[in-house]
Amino acid sequence: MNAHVLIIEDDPTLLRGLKDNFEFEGCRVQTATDGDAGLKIALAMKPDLIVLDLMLPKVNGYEVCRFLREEKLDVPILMLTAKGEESDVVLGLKLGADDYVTKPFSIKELLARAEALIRRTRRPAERVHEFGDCRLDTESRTLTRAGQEVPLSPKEFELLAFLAGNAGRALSRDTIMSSVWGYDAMVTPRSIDRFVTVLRQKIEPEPGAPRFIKTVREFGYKFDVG
Amino acid sequence: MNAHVLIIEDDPTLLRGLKDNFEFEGCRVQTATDGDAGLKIALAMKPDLIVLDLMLPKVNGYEVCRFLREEKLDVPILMLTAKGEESDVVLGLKLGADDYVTKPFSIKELLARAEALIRRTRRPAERVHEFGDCRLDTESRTLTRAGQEVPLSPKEFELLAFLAGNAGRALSRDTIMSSVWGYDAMVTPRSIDRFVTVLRQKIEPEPGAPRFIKTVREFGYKFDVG
DNA sequence: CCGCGCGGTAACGAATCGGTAACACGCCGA
DNA sequence: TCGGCGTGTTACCGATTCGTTACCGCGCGG
Repeated sequence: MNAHVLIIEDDPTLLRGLKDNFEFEGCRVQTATDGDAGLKIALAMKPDLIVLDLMLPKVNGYEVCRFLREEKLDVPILMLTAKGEESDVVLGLKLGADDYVTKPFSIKELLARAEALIRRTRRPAERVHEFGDCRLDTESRTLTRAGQEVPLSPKEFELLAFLAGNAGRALSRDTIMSSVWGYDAMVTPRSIDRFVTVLRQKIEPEPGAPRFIKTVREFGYKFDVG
Repeated sequence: MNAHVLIIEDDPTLLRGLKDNFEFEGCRVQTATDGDAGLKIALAMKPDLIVLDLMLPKVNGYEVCRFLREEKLDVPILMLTAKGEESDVVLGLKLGADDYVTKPFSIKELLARAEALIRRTRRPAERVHEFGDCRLDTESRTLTRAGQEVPLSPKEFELLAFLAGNAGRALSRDTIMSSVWGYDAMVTPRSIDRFVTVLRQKIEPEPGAPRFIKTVREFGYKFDVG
């Protein structure tokens, strides 16, 4: 994942477990055991993601959340809530959290959600991708080719945006699957292929010999520029 | 994998199976059938990985886990949990386990996770490998030679990446086989030779007198830098 | 110097994977 | 309720890739 993560959690053993896991995923990890310290680090370091426990000494999770948003710190926040009480979650989301996981949680799920959050906000995500005579505008969610608008279904758009947004990198089917379909999607990976076929017909000069969406055999796809 | 693994498991048949598999992967394996003995071995031998069943006689897995962490023994722990209950998992993680597998598990998955844990404690894999006028980028999965892209088939890429990633070490055919083809591959080791031939023709200035992929007679191959 | 064993290599048949079209399903609005 | 759209599944085909085999040459030991 290769991101900078701040974990604010007062239970030292759980903190330790989380830290290990994020580091295992290739993240740089900083930790705080109370809300006050967490806030300071957050403001100073501007991490790519904050994992935030709700129940914290000194300043609780809600406060941290609200304060960060008031400071216009645009960092994705993943909340850890003890009980699955809707009210907690709703309040947290209102205060600016981006996602939440309820204890007891599966570490896999937590990491998956964390990764999704990071990826979503990582780069200022180019608003517009241009390639060949195409232009993909992620704001208006439209694709134009030679000035003509080409209609895209929601999934088609998501997939194309994801590919174009990660141009140059080979993306495994797994990665694509969890990023575009969601980490818990129960879908044949072959579905990706179908959408790729459709996209190629919409953007490639010669769909049979693709110039942009390249196949990486036994692996996935890669969006190539030039 | 070539690591030192301690397996703590009371079911003798499962233990036996695990031992065989890890040994097949090239690991040195020690075993214990209860928590008490396991702890002693762990502290005395400091293995590279501990595979730990939760349900154990005398001292259960949680205790082992906690005790090891209290002793500041920084060995990755892979838990085997009988029930897929998340609460168990979370508790385990709190106590310092690094990953878990729920029974019934696929031996392949377990080995993969084990390998990942072991690798983590070593060094992170380089993203690009440069040698001669070649450049292997593991992110875009491409090989370029003198600026020109050289197409690689999936296996060719995996093999080259593995060799380059373990530059300087002589790698046995067995090691290569299980790392690139998978531990359960039913393939003649001679297949490796064929791929080496192909790779040499793609990366060597003089394939007949290889400079990078050296043959280690009666053993395997070695990737040499400079 | 000779023979054996191991690795290099080419060729072939088989398996696999991705492209694609046809079909099925569910949702939604008319 | 019906029909269209979006989405996911399946099956088939062709291209690629893989694994095996066979043969050759080299190096090493006797």
